[in-house]
Amino acid sequence: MFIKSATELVKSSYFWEKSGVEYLQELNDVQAQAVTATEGPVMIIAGAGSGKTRVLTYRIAHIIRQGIEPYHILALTFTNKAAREMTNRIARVIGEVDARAIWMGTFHSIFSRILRFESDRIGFSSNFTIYDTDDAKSLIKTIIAEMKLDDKKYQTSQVYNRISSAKNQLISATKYAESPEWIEGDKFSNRPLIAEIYKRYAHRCARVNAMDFDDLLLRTNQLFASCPNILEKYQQRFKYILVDEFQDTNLVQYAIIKQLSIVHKNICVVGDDAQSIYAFRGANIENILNFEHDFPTLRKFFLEQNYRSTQNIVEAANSVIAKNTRQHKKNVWTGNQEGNKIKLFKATSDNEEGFLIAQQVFENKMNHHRLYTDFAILYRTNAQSRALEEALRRLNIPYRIYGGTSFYQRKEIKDLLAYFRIIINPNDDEALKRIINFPTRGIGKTTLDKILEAASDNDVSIWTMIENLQNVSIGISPAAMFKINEFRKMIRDFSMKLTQTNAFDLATVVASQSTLLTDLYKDKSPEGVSRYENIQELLNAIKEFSEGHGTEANGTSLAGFMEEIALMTDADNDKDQDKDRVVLMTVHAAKGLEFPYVFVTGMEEGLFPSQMSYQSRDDLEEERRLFYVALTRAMQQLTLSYAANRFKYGQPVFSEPSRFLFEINPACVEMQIRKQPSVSDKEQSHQPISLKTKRYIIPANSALKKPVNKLSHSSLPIIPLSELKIGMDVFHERFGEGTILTLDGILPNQTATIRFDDGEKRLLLKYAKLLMPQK
DNA sequence: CCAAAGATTGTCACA
DNA sequence: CAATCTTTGG
Repeated sequence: MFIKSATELVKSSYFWEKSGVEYLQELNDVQAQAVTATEGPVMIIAGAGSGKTRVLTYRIAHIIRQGIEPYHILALTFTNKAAREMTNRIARVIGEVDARAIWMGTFHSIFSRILRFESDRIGFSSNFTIYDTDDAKSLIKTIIAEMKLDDKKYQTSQVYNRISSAKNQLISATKYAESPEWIEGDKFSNRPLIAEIYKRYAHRCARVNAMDFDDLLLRTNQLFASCPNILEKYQQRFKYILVDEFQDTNLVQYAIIKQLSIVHKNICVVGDDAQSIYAFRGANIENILNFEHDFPTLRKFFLEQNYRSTQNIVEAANSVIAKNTRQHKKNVWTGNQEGNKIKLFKATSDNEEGFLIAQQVFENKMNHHRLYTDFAILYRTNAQSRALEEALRRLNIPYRIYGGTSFYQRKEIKDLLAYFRIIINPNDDEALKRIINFPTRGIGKTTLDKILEAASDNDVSIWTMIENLQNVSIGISPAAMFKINEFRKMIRDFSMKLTQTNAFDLATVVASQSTLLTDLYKDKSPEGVSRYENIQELLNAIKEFSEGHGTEANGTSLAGFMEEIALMTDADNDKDQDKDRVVLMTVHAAKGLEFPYVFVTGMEEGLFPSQMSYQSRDDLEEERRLFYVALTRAMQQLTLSYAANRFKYGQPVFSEPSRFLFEINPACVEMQIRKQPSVSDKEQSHQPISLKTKRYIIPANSALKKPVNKLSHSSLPIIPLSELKIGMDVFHERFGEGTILTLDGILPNQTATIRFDDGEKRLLLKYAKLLMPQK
């Protein structure tokens, strides 16, 4: 988009024509002060909806206006999307070219760029792979298996989380092993060997030239700490540093920006402690204190006027957040009108909740002539989206879901990407394991295990081992050897094209020669067709990439594409943004956004606040901040809902309304009288929905890939777990009728032995879904 | 060696 | 329920 729209031109010349700083009149006093205080350390405490982005935008413009070159500015945002939006807004003020020259992006993307450039200083090469969470976990799993540890005790994701939080607190593998605190913690939780796993994990990542998300930050910090000249180079480059969403930064991120800014001290952090919702990821509120300590000449600005929401919404949010003990006192107020009261309704089931919301969206849109994009439906967990989607489809309301399994998580996409990864970095073990026998080429488990063991013994990557197979005798049959060589030739062949061919051409060759694409083409099942289409979509994206970035340095290469998508999330994929759709997303994903109409759903104990937050006060307070974020997304109308009965893991679960609902100032809330049992009620609980009689608009980007409706085909009532007794006759979808012989264990994990016609089975009750037998 | 059936297990949020 | 791991039969 190099051609500016007419309005943009007008705006930008409007800005420039002003000789002085008259544009500051568009800001309130505090905002203007925050914009013009460009020198020295600054902290902006920005309440929800207080015009934070506007301040940041003008501040950057102001700095440039004073003659600073844009490339001396580093602006760190929380998401790629935020970075892109800010770039666009700045472009409108100072022009496209200058805006693009600013170093603007997430911590991860900016520092991975720097790491690629300086990789040799820390023993990596510039083509290092970025391991996503799946890769990292898979590697950890391998290590746990190699160490012959009990995988019940050492659960992959727990180990991963432990290592990740260590990294976020600047604890390297070496430090970890030496730290009594961490070691004791592991002993206490009966996992004394995590230090060893961490060590091996770090070693393996280095061996295969890979970094996980946390490494991107940890290694950057190490780079700066250990190479003074490199640090100095970037200190000189980044004369002005801005950090958005400062409350969500962790210790490593803080350490990095501190090092970078300690010379010029022109650092501006913007945040709101009331919106800190990423402590689970290592975000550290203490950073605010650290900052005050490390930059004593700090100036603070408090943006407290909310321009976004009605009085009712602001007041409700304030009353909730006041229940937190740990918080900076702040007085968020608004000059906006009082607005409607907050609506609150109870639904009998998650399906009904969805139905009522869909209905309200429809009515409000019609009555108030709104666009669908004016509505957002928020929830605590991604799993909740299903019932909501279903309801929206029934009413033909187009929607778009953010988050959940993103496009790049799909199996077929990951398969093809694994080929690309191997071509770029042949030592990428995780990618190699994924594709060495996919599509199947006769290199089976036995053969692979031999290679893996040999690679491990020699401390080399799998690819290196393959390249040297003829020099060792590890008992691989000539037949297998032949197939390995075929594979090797194919990859080498691709690799040779890497530098000569553009991303799209190479990707096409890989997709077809690996037979990935042709195999999928042959599969005519609905899933197969959808997978084929997904691959096509990926190829299209690559095509767009290689055509669109023609001017930038590595812009047409496959490596460039992979770099771009490695750090992308589903929220960044906004190609359908211009379409008029209702938005569905988690509260986390909604941070920083605003909508005229907001629905916050699933306001139930155990869900929001999450069950897992019950143990600690801190966690509960984080949930409350999350709720605060949810409330403050709304501009005009806020609606809260909860369901008395919700399906969890395929079992209906009763729940109480969330405690948070009782924390809202009652004066702001209006109880909705629910209408009489709706159509959906009857339909959903008793008869299977007939797909034929309903018309569906399936939004292009939604998961049309999956069959829409998988309601149980049985109409028999489900027996509540508590009513199961020994000797009782039950009915099971697959096994038929049976009799309970024994019941063991305690309720959440209770099992039963049941005699069916074809033998006895042990079933975990919470999954079994036992029905009343037909009489 | 491999696909398909069977069994098990898990999910809070995310770059 | 859905995703993943394990077993099984060809």
